[in-house]
Amino acid sequence: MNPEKKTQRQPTAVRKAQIKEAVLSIIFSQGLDQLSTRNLAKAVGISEGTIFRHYASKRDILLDILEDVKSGLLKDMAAIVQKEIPAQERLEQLFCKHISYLLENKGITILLFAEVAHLNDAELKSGLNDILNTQIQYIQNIIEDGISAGIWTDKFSLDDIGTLYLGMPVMMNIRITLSQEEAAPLNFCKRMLPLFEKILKK
Amino acid sequence: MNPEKKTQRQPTAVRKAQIKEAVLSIIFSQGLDQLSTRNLAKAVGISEGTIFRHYASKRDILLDILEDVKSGLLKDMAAIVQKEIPAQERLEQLFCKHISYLLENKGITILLFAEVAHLNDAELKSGLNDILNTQIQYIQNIIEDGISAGIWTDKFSLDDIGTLYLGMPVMMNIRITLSQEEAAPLNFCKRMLPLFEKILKK
DNA sequence: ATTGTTAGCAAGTGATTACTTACATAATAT
DNA sequence: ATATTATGTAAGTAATCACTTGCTAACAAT
Repeated sequence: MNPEKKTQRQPTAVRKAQIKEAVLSIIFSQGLDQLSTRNLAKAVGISEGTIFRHYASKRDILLDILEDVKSGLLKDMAAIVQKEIPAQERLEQLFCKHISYLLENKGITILLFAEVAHLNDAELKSGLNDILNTQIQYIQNIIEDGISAGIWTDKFSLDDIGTLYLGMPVMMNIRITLSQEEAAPLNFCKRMLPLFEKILKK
Repeated sequence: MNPEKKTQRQPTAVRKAQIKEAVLSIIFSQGLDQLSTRNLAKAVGISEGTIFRHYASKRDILLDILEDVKSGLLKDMAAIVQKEIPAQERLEQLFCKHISYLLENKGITILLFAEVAHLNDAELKSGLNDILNTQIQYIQNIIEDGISAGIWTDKFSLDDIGTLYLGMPVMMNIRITLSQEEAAPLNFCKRMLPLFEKILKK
């Protein structure tokens, strides 16, 4: 009658993926303080104890998600930076990839900022620092190329430009989290890019 | 020998101010998850029960801090918007006031973002939404004046410019929280302003 | 077939949380 | 002086947290 009543036994790789997905889903739709191991287990459809078969601690789950960002988003961004196309096109691809990744993984930014806020965990903190610095480094690489190619100005600090850049995806997340509208900023990347490019123009 | 050993009885207005100050201090220097009523009481130097003499709940303390932002920062910003000086000067004053307020109240931004992250409280959430929208409104007012005066371009959406603007203070806070360096961004306002103004130029 | 390993659950664990209760004393009003 | 109110504390409370324990059954290797 109900073939899905009993939990199916699954290999740890599958369960880990389910757990990480449930973490992001709970954070985005219910908020961080609903992310208890109890709720997490219920969302995956397993018992609380089973979570600890696959992860040694709740913290380990978050660290694993950070690794996914590094091997997912950051790898994609690195590939764009190294493309043999004009700096302007790379900038657009980089920014739009960045934005679409955040929209597809809506809990990620909140999770990262929660760690900024709680900040008592040195390893999580430095993991986040790595991610932000790597992203800034990628934009700076592209901008340096644009300056060398003579299309962009060199009168601003690359660090400040990086700060301004990162503010855009961060603000997008804050606003969709506050409004909880999923659909709105689909064209966010195309809308914001002209503003950012104007700063770079000679 | 030790005249400060026993806690002095204080009027509720004084205690409320001490409690709010301790909240921001704990958040900035120890992180959000150290903000328990136990730690809070210890920081103020009173017993845990006394906190609940002055505030009905922990949540009420946070709501009171939100009110302080409204009657402090937002009032100051409103006064700047209404000044009879060129839009360019008002923009600089508004932005630098915004930045210095955040540097003087270092726990504020983390507290606000924690609420974005936890977001299960409708009243806190809408209080934060009010603050962000008011700030965006103020910049938009100044920019509209600059456009009317013919010094700035009207080719970008005011909403998008507002998003870009707010990203700057937000990123500043993220970076000082991650690096925990207090001194660094004293000139943040003066450094970032030229980048932002370039977008507005005709 | 036997054995070892992996994935599962129910029912705990102690620690911590925000908050309450009962009672005491200081300040104020009458 | 006396009564009232405001501020204080110590010692609770029930609920929740991340995590553990003891046991079972599914699966894989030999």
